Amino acid sequence: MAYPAQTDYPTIIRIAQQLIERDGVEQLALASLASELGIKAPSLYRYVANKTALLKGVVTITIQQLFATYSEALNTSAGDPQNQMLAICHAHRQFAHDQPKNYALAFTAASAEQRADSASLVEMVLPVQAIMAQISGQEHSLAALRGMLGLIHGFVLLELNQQLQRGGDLSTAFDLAVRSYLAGVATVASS
Amino acid sequence: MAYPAQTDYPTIIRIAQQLIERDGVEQLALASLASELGIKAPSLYRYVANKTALLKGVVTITIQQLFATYSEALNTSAGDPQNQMLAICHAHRQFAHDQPKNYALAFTAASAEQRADSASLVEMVLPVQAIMAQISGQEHSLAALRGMLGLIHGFVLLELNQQLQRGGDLSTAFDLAVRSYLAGVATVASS
DNA sequence: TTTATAAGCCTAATATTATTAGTTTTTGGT
DNA sequence: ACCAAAAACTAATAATATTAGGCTTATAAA
Repeated sequence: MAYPAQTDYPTIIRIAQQLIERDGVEQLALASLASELGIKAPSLYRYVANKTALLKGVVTITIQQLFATYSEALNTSAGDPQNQMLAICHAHRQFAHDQPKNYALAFTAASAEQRADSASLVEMVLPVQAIMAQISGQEHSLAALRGMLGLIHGFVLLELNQQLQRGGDLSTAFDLAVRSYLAGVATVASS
Repeated sequence: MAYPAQTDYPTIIRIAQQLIERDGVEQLALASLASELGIKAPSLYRYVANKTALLKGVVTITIQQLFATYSEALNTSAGDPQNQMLAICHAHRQFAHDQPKNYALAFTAASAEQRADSASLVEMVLPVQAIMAQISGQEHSLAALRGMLGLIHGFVLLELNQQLQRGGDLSTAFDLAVRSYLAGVATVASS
C-alpha cells in the first residue's frame, strides 16, 4: 500500500463520542475533531461520507454500549423476573447519566438519519421482553415492554434536561415509579 | 411614529412554529422565515436577539399550547381522578402527535437555552399533581407524578422517533401502560 | 536499486447561513 | 414642506461543511 494512515474509522468515532460528551453535539466541528486526530477536516471524508454519517456512527456505538450494560445487568442480577427488570432499568438510567449527551443524541437527534435504527433496538430489548412476559403474561408483553421503556426513557430525559427541578430524591422517585409500573402491569394483565 | 412595521414578534414566532412543523427545525433558515414574512433576514434582529432566542420563543408558545390542552382536558373530563388523569395523558399524547416537531423541540432541543424552562412546566403540572395526590396519596404525589410524566413523555418520544416499530396498536399499548401505572401507584403507595 | 502507483493527506476554493455595520426609505408630527 | 426616527435594506464578516485538485510517501514490481 502507501502512506500509513494516521487514523481509522473506529478511532474517529471514539474521539467524536468523547468530544460530544465533553462539549455537546452542537460544538462538534469537523475541524476540531480532525485537529484532535492530528489531521485536517477534509481528510475525514476519506472515512465518513459526511457529518450526518459520522454522527450516526457515534449513535451506533452508543447503542452498542447500552446494549452491553443490558447484558451485564441480566447476567449479574438474581433470578426473580421483577429483580431482573429492576436491574435493567437502573442500568439503563445509570448509562444515561454516565453519557448524557450521547444518550440524548442516540435517541432524540433531530434528523432521523442520526438516530438509532430500530433493528438494533429490537435486538437489544428482546431479552427484556422475555422477562416482561414472566411479569405481564405473554399476551401483553409487548405493550407492557413499551410502557416500561417509555417510562425509563422519559424519566431519564426529563432528568437530564433539568425538567424535574422541584427537589426530592430522583433515584428514589425512579425506583418507586418503576416498581409501581411493574406492580400495575402484573395486576392489570391478570384482570 | 414612522414606517409601519411589516411584522411583529407574535407573528414571527407563529410563522416560525409553522415552518418548523412543516420542514423541521434544521431546515429553518432565517432567510426563509424572513421571506415568508415579506422582509429580509437582518430585519428579524429588530425583534429577536438571535436564532436561539427565536427558537426559545417558539418553545414557549408550544408549552403554552400544551398547557391549554391540559386545562381543556381537566375541564371536560369526569370527576373520577383516575379518569381525569387518563384524559390528561391522552391529551398530552394527542398534542405531541399534532405537532411532533415542535413537541420534540420544546422538550429535547440540544441546547438548554432552547428548551422549555422549568418554571412554566411546574405551573402546568401543579393541577395534575393535585389529581395524582388523590390516587397515590400526598406523600408520594411528586414522585408518582414524575413517573407518570416520564411514562407519557417517553412513550410519545419513542413513537415519534419511530422506535416502536414492531406492530400492534400503539394507542392501546399507551392506554394499557398508563392504566397499569396508575393501578400500581395506587397499590404501592398504600403499602 | 530504481520507479510507478496509489493511498492518504493537504491547501485552496465554494456554498450556506447567522450575524453585524452602515445606509436608505418611509411617514407622522411640526 | 421638512425633520426625526422607526424600520427596513444592502453589503460585509465569520463560521463551517463540503468539493476539487494536487502533493507526499511507502510499497511493490522491474
